Amino acid sequence: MPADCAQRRGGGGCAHCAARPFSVCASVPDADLHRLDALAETVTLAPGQALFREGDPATHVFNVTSGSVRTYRLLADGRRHIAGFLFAGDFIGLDPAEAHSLSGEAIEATTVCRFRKVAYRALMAERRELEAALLARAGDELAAARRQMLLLARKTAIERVASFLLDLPGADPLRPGPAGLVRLPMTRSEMADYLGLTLETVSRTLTRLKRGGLIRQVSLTEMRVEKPDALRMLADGDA
Amino acid sequence: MPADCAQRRGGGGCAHCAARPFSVCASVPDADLHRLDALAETVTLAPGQALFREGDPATHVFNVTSGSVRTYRLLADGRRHIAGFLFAGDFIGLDPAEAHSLSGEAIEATTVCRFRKVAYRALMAERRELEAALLARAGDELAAARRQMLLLARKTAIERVASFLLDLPGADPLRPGPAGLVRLPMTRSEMADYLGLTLETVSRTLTRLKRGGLIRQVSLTEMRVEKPDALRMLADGDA
DNA sequence: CGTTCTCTTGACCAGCATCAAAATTTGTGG
DNA sequence: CCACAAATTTTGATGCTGGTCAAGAGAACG
Repeated sequence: MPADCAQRRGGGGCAHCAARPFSVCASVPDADLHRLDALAETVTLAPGQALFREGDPATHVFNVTSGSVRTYRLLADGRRHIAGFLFAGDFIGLDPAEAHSLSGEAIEATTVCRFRKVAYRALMAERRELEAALLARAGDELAAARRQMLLLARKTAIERVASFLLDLPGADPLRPGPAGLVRLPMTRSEMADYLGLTLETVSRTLTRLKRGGLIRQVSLTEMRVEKPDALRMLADGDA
Repeated sequence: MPADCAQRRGGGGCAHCAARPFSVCASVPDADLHRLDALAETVTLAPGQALFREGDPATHVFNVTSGSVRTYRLLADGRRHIAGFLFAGDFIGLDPAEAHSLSGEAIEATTVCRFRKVAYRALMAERRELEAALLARAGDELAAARRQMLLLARKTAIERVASFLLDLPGADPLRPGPAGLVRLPMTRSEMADYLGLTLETVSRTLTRLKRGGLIRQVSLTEMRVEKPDALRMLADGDA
């Protein structure tokens, strides 16, 4: 990571962080925020820029504060699997392994908050609410991973795309923005590598959903969910 | 769960537990084993018997001590996804959710060690090595889930089956039994529901691996890995 | 305003699913 | 221990979903 992308911030950063309400940092009480502030570095990433690479020593943990990140692995012959998309409030670094097992890159202009792992661990040992919050995150992530495995193992293309649209922040009332409006900052190819499909199938499937009136394309990167209940049924295989 | 399947054990159970060396209990020092013993109940399960069902309140955590367990979810139309197979030493209960998101059933004659969740949490708060061990488990499980997602999203049938054979305990030198001998207590249909295939494809693929001399069928439920390196290449897509 | 990248759509194809039946194993009762 | 019934596995024939290959239509960017 280029040195010019990370800088120590001025005081009071965490107190004004837009992502705090829905991040693990919410577990740190306001009175102790200076402890976080002392450890936090802000990293600014341009579209496509790498945050870490598979195999790199995992010296930091991260919190996404704005924009979006993709994490992925490649097979030897170039097949790609995108493990996840991360948005404001999402935490990276639950895996205690010494080396990153995934690469992480910004999809669009993105800022993340970075902490040295050793310092963060020390803070965790002291502020046990933070540790509890991370354990809860780990549980959530495990549950999400199981839903994704079910999707990949047993759902059809249209069920996968429907599930994907509903999983993105946009339906989530905690997050900013109008409900039902889903932003898709990633390419069709990235959706495909996340859903175990090809980009052509993703494109055709989105067209099918539009034709069926379940969603409406607002712009290339924005979809409006017109029939949330029908989409949910599809996603859950209750069709 | 029938009451007659769970009984408080006699003294010294944990000290003689065959699964302890490769379970989270290993993090509890011998001197404190009586604390575990005081909380542990042994549950004996017949083949096919349920340990817990999706939706049940998750009042306990479990450690498999012998035999094997399958965890799974169903879609509305009956499609099944097996989330995982659990063997001696494996822990169930990392997910902090109030209700089980999966069903768990014994595949064969199985024993598990059961703890009330609240009591276990209390022990965790006190014995932080145990908490650390569980966090490490959560990390491992997350890493395993990511490997499985890569498998389901991007690997071919033969790569999936090769990966599966190598993931089963049998190659693991920590576990008992001759290395390279893989026991398959689950049916072809269960393997299929775990690997995102059909039972016919699993059967055909095993036949292919046998024909290629990569594995040898010792019995219906046992395979010997004849060419571990070639199988590993296949599994990793380095073919 | 042209170059490039992404998305959409079409034609064709392949890997795996489905349907079907035979072979093998397992379980049960006599 | 054997014979029969049930379940599982294997193998074969055929089909379909989604992949591959290809071309054209928008967007994005310099």
